[in-house]
Amino acid sequence: MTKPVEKKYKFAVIAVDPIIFSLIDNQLHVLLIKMKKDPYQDTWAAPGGLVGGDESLDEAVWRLTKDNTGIKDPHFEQLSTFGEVERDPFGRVVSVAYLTLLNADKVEIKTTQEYGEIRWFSVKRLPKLAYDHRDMVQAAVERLQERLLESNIVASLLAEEFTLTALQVVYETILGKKLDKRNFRKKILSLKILKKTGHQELFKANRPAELYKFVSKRVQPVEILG
Amino acid sequence: MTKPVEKKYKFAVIAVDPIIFSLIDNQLHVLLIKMKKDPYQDTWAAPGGLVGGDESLDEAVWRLTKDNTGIKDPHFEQLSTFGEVERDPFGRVVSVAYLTLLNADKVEIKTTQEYGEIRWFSVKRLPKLAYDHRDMVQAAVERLQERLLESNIVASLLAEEFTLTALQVVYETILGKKLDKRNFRKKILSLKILKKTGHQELFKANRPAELYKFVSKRVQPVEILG
DNA sequence: GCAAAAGTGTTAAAACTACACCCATGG
DNA sequence: CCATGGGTGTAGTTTTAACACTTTTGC
Repeated sequence: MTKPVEKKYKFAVIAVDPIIFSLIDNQLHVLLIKMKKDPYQDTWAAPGGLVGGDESLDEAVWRLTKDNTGIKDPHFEQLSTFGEVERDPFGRVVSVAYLTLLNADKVEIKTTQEYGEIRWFSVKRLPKLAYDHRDMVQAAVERLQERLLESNIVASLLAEEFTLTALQVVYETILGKKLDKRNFRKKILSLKILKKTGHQELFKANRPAELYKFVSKRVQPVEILG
Repeated sequence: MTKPVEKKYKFAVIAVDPIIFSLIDNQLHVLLIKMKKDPYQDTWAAPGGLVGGDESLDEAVWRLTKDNTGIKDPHFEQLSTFGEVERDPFGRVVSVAYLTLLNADKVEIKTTQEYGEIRWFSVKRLPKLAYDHRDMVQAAVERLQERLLESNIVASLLAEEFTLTALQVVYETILGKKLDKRNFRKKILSLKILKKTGHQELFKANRPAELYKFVSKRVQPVEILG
């Protein structure tokens, strides 16, 4: 993800690192690539890379995400910038971490020549990560939990239509704690950010669940839970 | 604050920009320096600068703050990173903005050869600012308001001992709205982050006020107001 | 004794928490 | 008819919001 740079140099290299989350099997997962080059050969890392001279940070994170994973135009939020001197053994690289949450079923993960492998990992069972990417993932999980409570960021994770139970499970999984069913429903419906589709989830061995959708999938501030 | 860089270059220059707030005459002020060099000659800007090859971002913001303003080791929080391609007319400079709040009376602002002038400006009456520093100040004000509600960041602004009314005025000024005196006192005292010093503010033409101090001035999360 | 800011308590409304049973379907 | 998850209401508690008068001092 980086190229050699002289340490003494006053110029640095700017990287961006997308921390891409999804839920798989009711576990929060993060998308990582296996690096081919030394000294991190065969080590997993966020699918980031260097920022081009003629692109903004936002443009770079979209481009790299598309090139490295095939995922197009997710909603990114800037997380934090990592600038310890020794964070990259090749030289001075400052990296701006970004965060997104998306539906793993809706994206097809693409492998590239540059990276050997690309895979979702449960955040509870991360492999050894290159650079300070473990810190990045850690910080991203915490930020994601905060964002869950103050925005409708989950909208980008869920299918177009979903049951309230499915929504609750997402919250429980990411927050790592159980929520009360009745209180959750009362609260989320009072926010007027969902509407019934009129459809039902059928063909299951139980009472069919009402399907809901977000009034707007645009990520915006909402006080979700207190 | 920047040096010429070729645009095509893949390397960029990293800058840090401290957004330094204080309260003066019951108005939120930000510390700015007047630039000497083209193309921003005589334009005001945050007292930032370039990050050295052998220092972290955090180290750089402390060094530059000390060199440019004389202020030593304030509590900085990373705000956001600004990386639009054209944000600096000299070339590609990515800047990491930092935020701090301090007591203007306790620091002596130092002028340097490099910058013509250094001054506090009310955030309500900002001059024309260099680069995207107006956006930075704007973002910093919003973040500061959030931090006021979820941490004891005000501790770094106040004198060692202060009255509850003084504390309330700080909140009102930064948040830009009036608060109820009784409710404010009830809430802030219930948090157990203050303790009475036993001293009083005397020699005023009114009933003397009790003086309080923070149990810990270390900035840490606290749910202040809901 | 007057001006000025400090200090203090109650009530109503809203938000949150805990909790248990009936319902609609597939098999 | 049974197993499964869906759906619903209420009561107790806590938190917030609104609001006005008495106290202590300097002059």
